[in-house]
Amino acid sequence: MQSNWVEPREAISRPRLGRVFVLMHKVHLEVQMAEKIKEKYEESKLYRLRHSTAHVMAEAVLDKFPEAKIAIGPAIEDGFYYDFDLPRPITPEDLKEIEQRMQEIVKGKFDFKREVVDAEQAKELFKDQPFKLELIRDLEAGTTDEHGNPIREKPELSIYKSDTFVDLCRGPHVENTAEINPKSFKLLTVAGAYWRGDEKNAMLQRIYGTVWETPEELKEYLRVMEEAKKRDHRKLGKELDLFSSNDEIGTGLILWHPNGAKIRKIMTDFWNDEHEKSGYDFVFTPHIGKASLWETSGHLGFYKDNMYSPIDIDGQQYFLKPMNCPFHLHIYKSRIRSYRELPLRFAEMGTVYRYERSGVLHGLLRVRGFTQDDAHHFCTPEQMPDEIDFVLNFCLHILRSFGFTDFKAYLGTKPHDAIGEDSQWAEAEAALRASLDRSGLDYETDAGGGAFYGPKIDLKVKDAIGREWQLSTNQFDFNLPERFDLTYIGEDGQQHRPYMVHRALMGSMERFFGILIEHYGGAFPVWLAPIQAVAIPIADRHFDYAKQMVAQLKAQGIRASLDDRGERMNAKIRDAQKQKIPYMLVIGDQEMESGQVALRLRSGENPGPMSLDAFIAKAKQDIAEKI
RNA sequence: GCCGACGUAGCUCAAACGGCAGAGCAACCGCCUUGUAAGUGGUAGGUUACGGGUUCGAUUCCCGUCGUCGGCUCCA
Repeated sequence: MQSNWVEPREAISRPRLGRVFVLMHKVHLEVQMAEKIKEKYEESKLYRLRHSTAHVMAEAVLDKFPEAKIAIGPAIEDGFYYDFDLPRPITPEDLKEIEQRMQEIVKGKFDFKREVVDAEQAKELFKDQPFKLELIRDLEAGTTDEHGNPIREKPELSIYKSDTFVDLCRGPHVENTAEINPKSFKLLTVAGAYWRGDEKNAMLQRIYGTVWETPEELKEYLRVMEEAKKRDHRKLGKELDLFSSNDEIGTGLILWHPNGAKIRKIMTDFWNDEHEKSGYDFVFTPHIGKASLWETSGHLGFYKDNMYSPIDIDGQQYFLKPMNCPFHLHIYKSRIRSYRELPLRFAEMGTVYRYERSGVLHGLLRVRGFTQDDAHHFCTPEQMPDEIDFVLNFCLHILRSFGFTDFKAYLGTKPHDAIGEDSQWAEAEAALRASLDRSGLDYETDAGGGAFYGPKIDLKVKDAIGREWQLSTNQFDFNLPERFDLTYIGEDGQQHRPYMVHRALMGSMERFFGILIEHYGGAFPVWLAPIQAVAIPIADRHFDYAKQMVAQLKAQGIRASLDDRGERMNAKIRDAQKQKIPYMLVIGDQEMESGQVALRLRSGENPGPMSLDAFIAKAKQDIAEKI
């Protein structure tokens, strides 16, 4: 069933037309899709199919565990789930049995029959189902939906019956279980989930499954899942020797190995150059600051849960910084500012530390220490629209340079616990919205998704296999300038309060790198590749010549290395392929005689022999074009 | 943090029911001198995450700690 009184968030988060892909990894898209798309998915055959398969699964689970208490079971992107309170943990064997039972049920060709009931009937029907009773009570009162989200009006209560299973459910469903192809669904995993998503509530067992209209689509879905696994940055990070983390150092803390660090340096150099060209000033700030700083900034009031315990220094409390902003504000404040020097843009690769609960850590994507490509803009109120426009455009420029082409923006509005007046929020939100409208970007509103000090525009990108990732964040802030009493002297000779924008384009070096790895599947474009070319001499007698070639490439700024192991050429090529090195330069008797190199690309293409100069020209062009 | 699964050599994985811990790859030492994804022989490599317990005996069973994975909740 489901729940279905109000759309489950997951179900509407990312429906896709055509090839749908599950979002693996912990990138949660807490966003509502545009109304029309939402309706499309919810009205689609696939949605009904998934919802109905969830019912079939619940029936199979109840067959196996008659004492099971059922919670909710919505269709979600790429599949469905159902939550249960069960007498014991589900095992993979159970999953298999349940799946088999589902196949039998489906073949029984049972109709899904809808009935409208009143609250009393519903309560009687589900008298042994405490979760359902709770839902009925809330729905009857017209207060909250199955996820605990407030609802506007009392919905009509309906139930759906199929075979022996009856569920409180809004529907819709397919007409008959015969519409579910027994070969096009699969149960995937079991996971814990809190009743109504609240960690104060009971932990239930959630079974995830996927279902498609045809077995071919299921197969394709599973294939894409496999493809995503191959791109997993944690796996590639190991294979390509990019980074690691280590028990003894601490969880969520990243070691960048030489290969990864090389890429980070290239990213940072590029970032520095672009910022320099675009009117930023660079600053550097410390990693800790006194408690009073964080009191002033509001972090100890609003962000304490994410901050580490204080360090005692000479009887004073210092905190490891979770953000860079207070330091940048103090640089602004270090002297009197004139309107003539605004806008000011302070940029810093600032390393911050945030407490993250152990269960949420994930490779490079969620860590406890990370470096933000941070900057703070200070400007006059009149300059604000231009500053936001500038930031958005600059942001797109940077992201495009790293090969992302598909963007979506999210406007995060005032959260529950926020500082600042409603009128300020409204004004700032309007300014951001206006800028988004001017940008032509596809965007939607994420209600309550702002930072505690102001609304924000987040940018998400779609990667090479269609997954969305959050990267950039641009946050308006009218609070910190006030808290730190920032001023500038205006044209009128009077003191005025500047506006401020926080922004991170790549977000964090760690997360951005993780996403880049997955986007490219480890085959970085030439400008980023830690090793761009490897010389592969065929026999020992070619070593000296190969060494010369490598030296010449290095002199031209190309990152080249020599594979002088006593292996056969085939083995060297294989290893270079596995390392995803863009260019392989095979060097044998023919090349030595003609003074050439034989180029092979990691794509398997084999352009063949060419002069070193010709190769250098090609490599330089690829590097310049960032391909 | 919570629910569940898991932790064996640098990596990927084996080792009914408790009975001396094994393979491939990588590494190292040789031989081969090679034409577009693995030539070949040998050597070395482990307090089975850590700490307790049960047992004549624990990789195996029990408890705890740490960590990893899949989710929940939360986020750059």
